[in-house]
Amino acid sequence: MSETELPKSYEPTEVESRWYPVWMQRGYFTADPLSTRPPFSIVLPPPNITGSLHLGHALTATIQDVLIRWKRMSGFNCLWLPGTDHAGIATQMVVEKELKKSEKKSRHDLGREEFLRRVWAWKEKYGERIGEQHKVLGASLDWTRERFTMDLGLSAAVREVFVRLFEEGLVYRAQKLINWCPSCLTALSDLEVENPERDGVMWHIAYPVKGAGRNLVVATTRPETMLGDTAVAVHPEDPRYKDLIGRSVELPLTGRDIPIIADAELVSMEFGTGAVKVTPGHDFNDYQTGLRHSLPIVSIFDERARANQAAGAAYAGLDRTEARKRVLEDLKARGLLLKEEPHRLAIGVCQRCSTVLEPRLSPQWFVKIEPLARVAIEAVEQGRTRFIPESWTQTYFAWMRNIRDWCISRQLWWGHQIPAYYCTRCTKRTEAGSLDLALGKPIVARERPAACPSCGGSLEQDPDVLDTWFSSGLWPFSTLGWPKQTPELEAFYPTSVMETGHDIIFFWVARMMMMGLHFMGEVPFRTVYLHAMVRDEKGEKMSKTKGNVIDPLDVVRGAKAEALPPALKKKFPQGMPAFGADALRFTLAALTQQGRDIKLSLDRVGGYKAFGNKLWNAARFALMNLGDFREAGRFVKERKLTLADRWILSRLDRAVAGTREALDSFQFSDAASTVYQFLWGEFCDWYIELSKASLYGDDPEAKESARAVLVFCLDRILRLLHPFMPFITEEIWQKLPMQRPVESIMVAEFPGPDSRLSDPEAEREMQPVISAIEGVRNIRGESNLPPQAKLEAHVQSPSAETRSTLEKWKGYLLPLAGLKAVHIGPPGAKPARAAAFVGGQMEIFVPLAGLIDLDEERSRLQKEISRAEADLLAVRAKLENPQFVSRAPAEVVQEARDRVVELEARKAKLNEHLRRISPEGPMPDPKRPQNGGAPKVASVVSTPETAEVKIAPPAEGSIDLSQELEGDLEGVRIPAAPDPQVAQALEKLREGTKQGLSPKDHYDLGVAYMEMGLVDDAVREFNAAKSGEKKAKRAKPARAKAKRTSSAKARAKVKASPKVKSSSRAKSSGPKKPARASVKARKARAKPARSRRARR
RNA sequence: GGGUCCUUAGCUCAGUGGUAGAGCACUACCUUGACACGGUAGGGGUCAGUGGUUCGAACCCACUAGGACCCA
Repeated sequence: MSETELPKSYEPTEVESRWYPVWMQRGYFTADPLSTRPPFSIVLPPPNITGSLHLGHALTATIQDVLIRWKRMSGFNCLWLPGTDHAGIATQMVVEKELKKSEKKSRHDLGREEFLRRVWAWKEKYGERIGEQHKVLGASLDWTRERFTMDLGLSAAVREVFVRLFEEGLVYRAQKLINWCPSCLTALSDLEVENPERDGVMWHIAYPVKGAGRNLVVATTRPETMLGDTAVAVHPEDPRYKDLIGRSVELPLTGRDIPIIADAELVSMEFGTGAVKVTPGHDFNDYQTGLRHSLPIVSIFDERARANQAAGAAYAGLDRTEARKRVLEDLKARGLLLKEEPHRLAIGVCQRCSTVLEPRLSPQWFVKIEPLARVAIEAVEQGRTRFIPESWTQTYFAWMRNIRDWCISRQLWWGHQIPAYYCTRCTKRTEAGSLDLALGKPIVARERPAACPSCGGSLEQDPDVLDTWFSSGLWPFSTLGWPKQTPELEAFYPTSVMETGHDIIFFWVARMMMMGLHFMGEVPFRTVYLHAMVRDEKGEKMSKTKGNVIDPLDVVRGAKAEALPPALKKKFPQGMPAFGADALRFTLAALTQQGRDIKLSLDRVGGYKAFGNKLWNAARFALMNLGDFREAGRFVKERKLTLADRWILSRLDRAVAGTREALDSFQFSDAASTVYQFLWGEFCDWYIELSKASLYGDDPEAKESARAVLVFCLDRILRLLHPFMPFITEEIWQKLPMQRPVESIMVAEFPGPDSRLSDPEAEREMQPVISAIEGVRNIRGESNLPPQAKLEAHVQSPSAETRSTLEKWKGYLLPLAGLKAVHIGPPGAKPARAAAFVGGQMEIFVPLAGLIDLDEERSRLQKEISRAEADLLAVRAKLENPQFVSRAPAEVVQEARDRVVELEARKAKLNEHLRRISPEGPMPDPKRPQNGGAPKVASVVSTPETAEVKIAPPAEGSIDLSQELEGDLEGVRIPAAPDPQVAQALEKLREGTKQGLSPKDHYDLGVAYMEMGLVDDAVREFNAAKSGEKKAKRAKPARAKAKRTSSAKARAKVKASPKVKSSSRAKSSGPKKPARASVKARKARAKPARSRRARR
């Protein structure tokens, strides 16, 4: 393959394998902290090392790479810092699981040190894999600055933060009720708790009131916790129980007496029985109540949620569920269980393992959050950090304002061990002989002290580790070298954008805000862009159990059927094709406009792969037609340009401006679609086609300018597209025969608006050319004329300018509209029996005699008329409303008036055309009775842009059909009308059944009709012949080709037939759908051709 | 219980007072010398419902119905 050639088909896998190593080796990804260019920095949200990347990560990588590549190309000094997160609980769990599977051992079998060694090995493996995946996606990350949350430097930062916060009183140790997972055996923060709704039961239990001879009935969903009750609460205003307040009940099954207290906060009179058992040791609300009333706290469960001695000897050792069963049985036996009813309740479960949590009183480390949160709220209030989409701001505030102290200690092995130490001598010991850390006084220090400062005794480090998010919260500055004052920190903090999923706004974003502000004195990022969650095409969450997980690498590189999860195997029984990273990235970028869920459909990815193919082939076309052209630094506009050249350059300028504007406002999907529309809908659909005249023509100057424009446009398109599709753009860019100021598109300049390209005059001039081409195509498509048939068109326009433009650019019109000739003139004599297209500035006629069924054309015109009528009705209604005329802005009223004029003209013209091809002369207009023959409609034309209205003299408006036809049909041989006898015979033939006729019979009959000048009958027979063929084709596909040929022959025959008068017999040719007008068509016709449609 | 948001074409979504849009899917015709991962044309919408504000509502307000998510 030479330097300026492209292979015939686009193979993403092949293209994408090449460039990443080149970019990396040239150091394009590496940031320079000492650069004088403006900085732009993003820290990659560190993926967990638990496994490989999913599509959410791919979305993250795509959006950030788009930003980074765009900014890098725009001259910024960019840092995109990669890294991974140790993900405490999650990683410890997967490694434990693997250990159990492969070696049938628990972490305790290995011991802490050996287990941690295994986790590190895991980290090496998966950390590397994550890196590879990012490279496959094309992410231009600065690998020289890759970080891991447990690196030495980052660990030092964690200790520094912990110690400083401790010194400031913002980290403290306390015995509090916390969320405890009896399966993971660790404390959790409030955020790590999920609250799904479950079906439960509400039990009513009678507590005998001491010395009152009556019972107090409490309602509860957790009867087993009654063993730890320390009070019963009622509402102070509740008349049912008011008299019992201050007395006590005998707690069944325990023999303990507990007080009846009044608490308006805990108790709702309407709910349950209005009496609530209070278990401060096992319920958060009860815990608060206990604090308010100084109640004792009884913990009746151990760390695995088994009942302990405090629950009573009868229950000790029982699991939670067993304890519940036993308690209920015992209560029943005593007649104290009065009622049970189904009840739906939200229940706290572990985010990781879904085990029902057990609130547990235990000594833990906490961060006092209020002072940190206050500052973080202020920063957003002051606009120092803004959220995109903005709606997240409220969510952020709401959470921040209700935040509770953060429990940061975890009873795990994998993580940052808490830098707190206990003296083995000063600290009391438990019965088991270990240090009782709940009572011990921690010594907090950056580095392990040699000995106890008070007694000189040896020290033992707190065995707990910190919440993973504690270290993640430091990510924007710990990765840049903090607490050291590094050039990176100086250059890149605050980071420019934090881009991550909205699911971790509290976990991560909020905590980075607090930590960043506290330790750096400035927000960690200027903008927070929160993206949606990636789901499958049905909107369902991707999960292994559902089998709908899509691996981004499979999408990029393809996968064999057997390697796919079930849902995908069904969709791709032959295996999944390789869509390529470029297509996946473009898809993800295009989907960012969606709300809180992104539904990823692989069909869509396929569509964008086709877009890549389109780009590839557009470039291939250009390269094939460049000859020995080489762009030698001469600015494209200095050449002698054709209208098409000037037009596409002007359109390009708009596309550039649109793309930049979209990127500036984080509208990735708008940016992507702007480039898409321009490349496909304008550059390929119009310019490439228009340029062929120059490229294949004899004018060397035009040829050269077309080549220059092709290269110029492609260069800009590729650069615009590069942030989205880095690989294919580099591949093609390298082939363009032009001077490249830099070696890679990655570091080429991102296109900017260029006023020299903007050419509204060219766009204006192009407009009628496009309209005319589309008009003819519309006739062709609607009339089912084959693309090969070269037509003759008559274009009539009242505007001399339009006429001269079209005359001048006939060369564009003929090939693109498939014409053999075009006649351009002012409104006047219309060709007979012609299909007509009524546009804003022109009417187009294509003589159809012998080409198509005129019934088709009539029904098409009827349809158009109905549409115009419906529109007219709506606008007239508006104008008939005096309020509208008097109150609406003048220009709006004028617009409506203009539109009435335009629509009336349009309708009149359509009616006129209908009448002209009607076999029975003028069609009566049921809504507007006509006085006399032809409608007295002026030849009125208004263009949408100028709303220019010209009223022609009435004489010109009324049409003498016979006179016109005479002129049109001059020189055409008209067969004499069939004599009455023949007509009668024909009539009989028509009425007679034609069942059993073969397509060939129909065809022959058609030819016979044709020869007699009975076009309608002939066409009907040709159609019958054709539909007969179709049936045959369906039955015998092998014969299809031969039959098609005969059908084409039939058409050719029709075409060759002389123009003739229609048969005397006319079918009613009313529209198929008379009343309803398509609003789409309405709009389409009212708008300039260019914007009418865009595709794929 | 509190909060945020959604309901527009078959599907996925834009559109935030003045003529309803895109992509995909669909239909017809077409292997025309960049591309069938293609071309040309076409069909398809009571903008969830009700009421209000307004000359005018997909858009603003209220309510109703359905749905999603977050927090307690």
